[in-house]
Amino acid sequence: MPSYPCAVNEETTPDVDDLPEQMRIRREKRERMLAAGVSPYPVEVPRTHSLAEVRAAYSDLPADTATGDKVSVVGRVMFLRNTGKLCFATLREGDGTELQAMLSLNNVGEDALSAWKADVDLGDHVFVTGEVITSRRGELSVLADEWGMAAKSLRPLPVAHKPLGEETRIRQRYVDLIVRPEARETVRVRSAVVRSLRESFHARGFLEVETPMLQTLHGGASARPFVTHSNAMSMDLYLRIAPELFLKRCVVGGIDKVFEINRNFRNEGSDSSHSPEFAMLEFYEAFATYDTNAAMTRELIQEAARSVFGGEVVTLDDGSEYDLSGEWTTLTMYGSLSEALEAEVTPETGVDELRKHAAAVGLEHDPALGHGKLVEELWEHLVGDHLHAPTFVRDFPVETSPLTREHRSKPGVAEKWDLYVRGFELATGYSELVDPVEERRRLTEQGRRAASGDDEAMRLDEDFLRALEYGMPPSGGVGMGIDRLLMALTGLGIRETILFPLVRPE
RNA sequence: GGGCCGUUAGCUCAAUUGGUAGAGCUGCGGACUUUUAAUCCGUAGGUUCUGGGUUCGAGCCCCAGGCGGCCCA
Repeated sequence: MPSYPCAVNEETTPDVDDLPEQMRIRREKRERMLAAGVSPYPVEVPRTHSLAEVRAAYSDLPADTATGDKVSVVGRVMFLRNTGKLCFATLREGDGTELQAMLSLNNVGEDALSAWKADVDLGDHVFVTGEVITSRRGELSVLADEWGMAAKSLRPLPVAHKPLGEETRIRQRYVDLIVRPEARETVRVRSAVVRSLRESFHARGFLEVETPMLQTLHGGASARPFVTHSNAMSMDLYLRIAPELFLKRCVVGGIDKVFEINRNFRNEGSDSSHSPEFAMLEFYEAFATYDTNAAMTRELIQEAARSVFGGEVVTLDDGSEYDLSGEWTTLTMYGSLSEALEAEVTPETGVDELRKHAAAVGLEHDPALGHGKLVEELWEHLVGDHLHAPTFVRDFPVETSPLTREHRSKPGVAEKWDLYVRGFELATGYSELVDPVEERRRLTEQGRRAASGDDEAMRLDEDFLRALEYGMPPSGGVGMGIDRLLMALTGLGIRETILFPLVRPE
């Protein structure tokens, strides 16, 4: 093999002799076509109709019909049956529509037929020009006068009738999309859900904005950030963990109804419901409260279910039904925890007593946890993990909700709710804290925690406080994970709802 | 971070007690002008994830590592 000192990369130009037989043979077919003066990758191919258009135009032909109509169609070869003088191929196009091509010795001639048998593999894109007919078995087909390669595939497709391994599905989503209709359907559903959300917001007079992903200070949530570096500014930057503080700046500025659908990044592990990068919806509305925005959140989800699935009872991946219709259950955190413990727990309950409860129910916990965190962990353990039907849980401990307004009448709790669906947290909503002095006090406390090593604590954001000092109207805000909304509506794991989840390189 | 399980042909998977690494589909050659996961005949395809070790002999046992999954924190 000749040596090319600069340009050759072993990864991208493997020695052909070292390839598995099936890949070597496909490359040889490509070479053979080139040598014969035929491009395996033409810039343009004849195409008068999509496969779907042909199907639509000839939906009810009886078997063994010749229409006399000529079309040119293109598709990926998903099925091949070559016999001596008659070849069949099933072509498929992007939306999954399939149409059969037939090549008969009488119509295409001996050279074209033998070229077809020699050059075409499963997975190739080909075009066929010919008459629309139905086969003796009634299959709608194009009977070729001519055929040609549209794009040669150099890799064999996985076996069509065995499920692809999970790792390959994720690492090579393009293959998953080719062979598994459900993978394409998930993409379609996700797009439709996001579209429905946007339409619901537009119908209510909300404006969509895009706020910084690169931030000099991360805030708006409790999570570890990814750190990156700006060469031009000679400073480290954070990938955002939430858009909250910028969306509130919008509300201060008079964008009274505002939403953003975009990516957040959290420097944490991944599992069946977490991903380091995930799509998030946040919306803020002046003069809303955690009561009104809970109702709106329910409407957004129900509208998405209706527009995408045609109803508010959805069918999940495992075949079970999930009912999102009507009003949803509402609990309070302290009330439902007290009920589960069969003992009164209030914001005044001491840490020692909470620890006894934790020990009694077998919940291991960090001894450094304060009242708020302990209450939340007990609640998740005893109540949250067991919630199946859509449920709002309200009135969280104040100390773990630094951006939330204290309850108007109940001391020690915040006007905050979490929405649980099928046992996981789907969304959270607040009556927003807008008092700049109280906000500064809470963020200063968060800053102290950060300084003492809590790397999930929020940083003091002076510019955000300055914005609040100009006066933010009373407002409600909501955050909802888009990936999790897809999980809720379909029953899929998060790595199926995300097209290209982060994976370690092979 | 801890524990358990997995990693074998292009794909999906076998391989008994440590004793020649197999099947189906796919591929290649052949027959077939109505197939639909066709059928029939023939045939090819392996760094058993990587590196060490034990052994006459390792896919299998031991050690370290990679990647993945599940459970826990």
